[in-house]
Amino acid sequence: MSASAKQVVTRFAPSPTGFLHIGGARTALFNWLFARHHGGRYTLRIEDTDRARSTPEAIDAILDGLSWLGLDHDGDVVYQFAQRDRHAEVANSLLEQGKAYHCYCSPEELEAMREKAKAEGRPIKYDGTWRDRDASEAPEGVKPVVRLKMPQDGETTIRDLVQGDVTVPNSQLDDMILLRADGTPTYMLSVVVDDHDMGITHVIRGDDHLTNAFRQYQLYAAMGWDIPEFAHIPLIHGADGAKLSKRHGALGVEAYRDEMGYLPEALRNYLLRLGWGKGDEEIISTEQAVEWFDIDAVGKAPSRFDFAKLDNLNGHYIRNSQDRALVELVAPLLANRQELQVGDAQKTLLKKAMPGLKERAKNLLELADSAAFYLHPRPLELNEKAAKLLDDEARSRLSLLHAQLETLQEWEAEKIEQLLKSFAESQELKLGKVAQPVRAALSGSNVSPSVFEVMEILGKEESLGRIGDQAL
RNA sequence: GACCCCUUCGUCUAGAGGCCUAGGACACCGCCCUUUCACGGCGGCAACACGGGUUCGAAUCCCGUAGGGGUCGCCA
Repeated sequence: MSASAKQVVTRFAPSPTGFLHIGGARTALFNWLFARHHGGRYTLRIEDTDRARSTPEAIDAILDGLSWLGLDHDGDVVYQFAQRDRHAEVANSLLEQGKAYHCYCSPEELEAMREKAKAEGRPIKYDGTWRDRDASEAPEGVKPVVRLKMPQDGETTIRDLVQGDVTVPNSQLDDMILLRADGTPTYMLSVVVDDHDMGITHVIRGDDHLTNAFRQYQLYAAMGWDIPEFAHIPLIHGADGAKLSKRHGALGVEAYRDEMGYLPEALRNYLLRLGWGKGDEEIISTEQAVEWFDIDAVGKAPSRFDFAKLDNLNGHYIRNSQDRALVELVAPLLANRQELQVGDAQKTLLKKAMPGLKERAKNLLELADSAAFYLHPRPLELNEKAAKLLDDEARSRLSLLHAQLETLQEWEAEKIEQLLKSFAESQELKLGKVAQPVRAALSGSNVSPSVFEVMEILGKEESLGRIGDQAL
């Protein structure tokens, strides 16, 4: 069934046992883009069948992360556990048709079975002990699981949109468990039933599910259902090439937002280019991504996560953000991290300062830190480099300059620049000898936007105050 | 161990037999701009894993080898 034959329906199906990690975010992005590109539907399903590990907090974190990334889903969120009766019904019909059977093996027996197979170098799988046994042989008081009867000969081929045709001998397939001893459905059963019931046409998910696809294929076949298109996208690895772990950045997307100060558009752009490309395009807007994205351009090899490139992209998007929007993002950081009061007056000041500030930051945290000096109360604390800049010579020069600045009528960056330049000339000094101590006095640091600009934004009174504080 | 997958600069990638003396981006190194730091501009370093084929011609096709990865739960 081709994509054009009927409306595309994709889904992102995270299990709420933790936060939305970066790999999941990319899977969601790809599903979203693919659906939007083809004018289809993108749905969200929470796979909460593991009752012991699923938490409401995790559900909230996932929903929050997705909405921050701007990946809006169509229709209501489907909660898998709510469909459990339907799942059991499918398993029971398979049982009636003789396509599934009860298995009375205990977990201990299964463990021993695996150990033995491993020791003998055979594939580690259920050996079919109960496949053809009669229920009358069932041990007393043991609640059975329901397993699917896999074909034992032949092979199964998955036509994967990313991986190509992948074939595996059926002898490798396990008679997988459909219903647990307590009657609850397993993931293997639930995904297939839900994907079918939701009319999912394209299953786009992590490569780690590829081997599951063979077994799931047999479940579709047993039910006589259409097989969806599969697209198993390669995993994201850490900088060292190993599977992404907490050490690397398999953090929740909220950490990228709150603890590292990334913009959602930067993360989206970065994730898009990880494993997918279109010619030499690097900066790609969401509109362009929707227009250009297709699954056939997704690469087959896993890619490494590179913070340096993400930082670069983030800097780009910060520079291109509206000043007003940046002020709103930075204000809470200033309040929390620097314990500064940020009211309307401060926001007005920050907005004026933002053009000079945003050129220099590669994340929101840096942006907030670099903006803080504008709001600091006098007298400013000097950092080490600033203190070094303000030696006695510099300080006495500052008082000369202070006197001249006081007479300046038009307090504009351009006029201030003229004054400083002629002042430096009259003192037979390079501009830097004058500007750097001024910078130190104004910002308490050796790094800041243009001192002329800073003075204009700070205003005459505050600027002279700060310079006066350091003058000898 | 078994099965499956992958392999172009340090990293992300372009590349679908001649357009490749392999292109772009990030990172790195120079230079320019400049009051600092950035931004920006210019330039540089740097890769087809290896070995065999096929072909007039291979990064592109085939086969091996090596390395890496994924899966093998009454988790999802």
